[in-house]
Amino acid sequence: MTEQFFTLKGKDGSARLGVLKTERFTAETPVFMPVGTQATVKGLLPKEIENIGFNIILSNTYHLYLRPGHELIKAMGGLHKFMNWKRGILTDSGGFQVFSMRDRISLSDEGVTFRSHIDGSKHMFSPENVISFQEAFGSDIMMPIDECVPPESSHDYVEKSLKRTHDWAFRCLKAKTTSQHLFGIVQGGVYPDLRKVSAETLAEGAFSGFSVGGLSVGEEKPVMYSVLEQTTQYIPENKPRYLMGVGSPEDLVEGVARGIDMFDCVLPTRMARTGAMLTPYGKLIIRNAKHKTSDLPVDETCNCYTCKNFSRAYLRHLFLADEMLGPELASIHNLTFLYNLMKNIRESIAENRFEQFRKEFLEKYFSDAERID
RNA sequence: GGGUAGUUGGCCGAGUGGCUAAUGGCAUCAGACUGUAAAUCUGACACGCAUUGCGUUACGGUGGUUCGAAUCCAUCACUGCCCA
Repeated sequence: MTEQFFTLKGKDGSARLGVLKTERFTAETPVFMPVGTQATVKGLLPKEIENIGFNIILSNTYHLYLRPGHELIKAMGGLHKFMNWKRGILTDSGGFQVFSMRDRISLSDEGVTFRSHIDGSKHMFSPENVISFQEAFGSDIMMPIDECVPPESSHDYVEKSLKRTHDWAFRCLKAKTTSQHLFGIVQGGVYPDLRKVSAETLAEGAFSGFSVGGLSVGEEKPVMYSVLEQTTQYIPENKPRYLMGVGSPEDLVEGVARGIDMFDCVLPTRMARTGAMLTPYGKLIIRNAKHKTSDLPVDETCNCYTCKNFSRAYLRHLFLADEMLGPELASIHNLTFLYNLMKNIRESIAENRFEQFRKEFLEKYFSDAERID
């Protein structure tokens, strides 16, 4: 508790350079965090994630509470020990499942009641419960339970939902009994006035940082970017800002441009499992017939294990043969790609040339995909 | 040699007179994926045009029955199984 959790080291326009620090880990920001919902980043060994360079990953309260259960994880020595990940873990609360499983929940001021997707049983996620679950996990950063609303929600509905989400956030703060960090989650749908209210309301709480939730849930990109910049400007400068669930390469760049420090996303690992690989020239679908006899690596500029050792032809073969090594190698690559992207972003901010980096990166990323070939 | 079952689109395999250019599955091709109910999902898959649609060729070969055949009959070829 003595050392500062977040230090803002510099700015380049709205882009920020900083450091997140706890007893377990240090992460330079802007940072991307891989997602390991079920206490595993799908397809990868903890060692592989460490080797890429990641210092913090995500996991999920809803899923781990249902299986194997927070008590079991606590009895096994906490989530870090259980999954053999020694660096940082941020746990999401189940707020996203309020959105993604909205046909399986009921909401009340008390909290969210889920009908388990595993066996149909009912489970109350109150702010107090969610904190006790995450304290049982021992995650480094906890999220309050919130309502992530669909983008088409009316202003009226979002306004009411927001009051409850704020109430829940403060109840979480009150319920907290450990030194684990707790963020507030700014909501407000696609309505800038509500985003402002949300950011300003939460700013009064003793949160370690602030998440921006409810974006990239189906709204148009220009809407997302616009809502984002009309949100971050009301979040306190000295606290980290975390854009939840965002992680396409272009969104990471655009998020940093709007003052975001932290990101997480399933996209790189999910895309990897379905054979879509990230490159500086856009997405490469490794199953495509045009890679059949290609001796090239997926990305010649990439330093990852996959690109250093395997051809496109081999990776394509693995995917067509449905071999598990395919998704693993692709996951290593996609996560490395995002790791390197964030590293390059940080360097460009440190050297005060982020705008130039942003322009060049996006230009190349959206350039004629033929250049991949 | 005798008997018997069969031959369907790249493969396997439904279909036994019109609703069938032909169910499924696989393979192939293309696409999607953003706080993970996703190693998942979607679309294409005879050929040629075209805006719905139209035309052509197709269920081993040939010939026939019928208004109409992948479906019925004859015959030839090939394959499996059984008996010699």
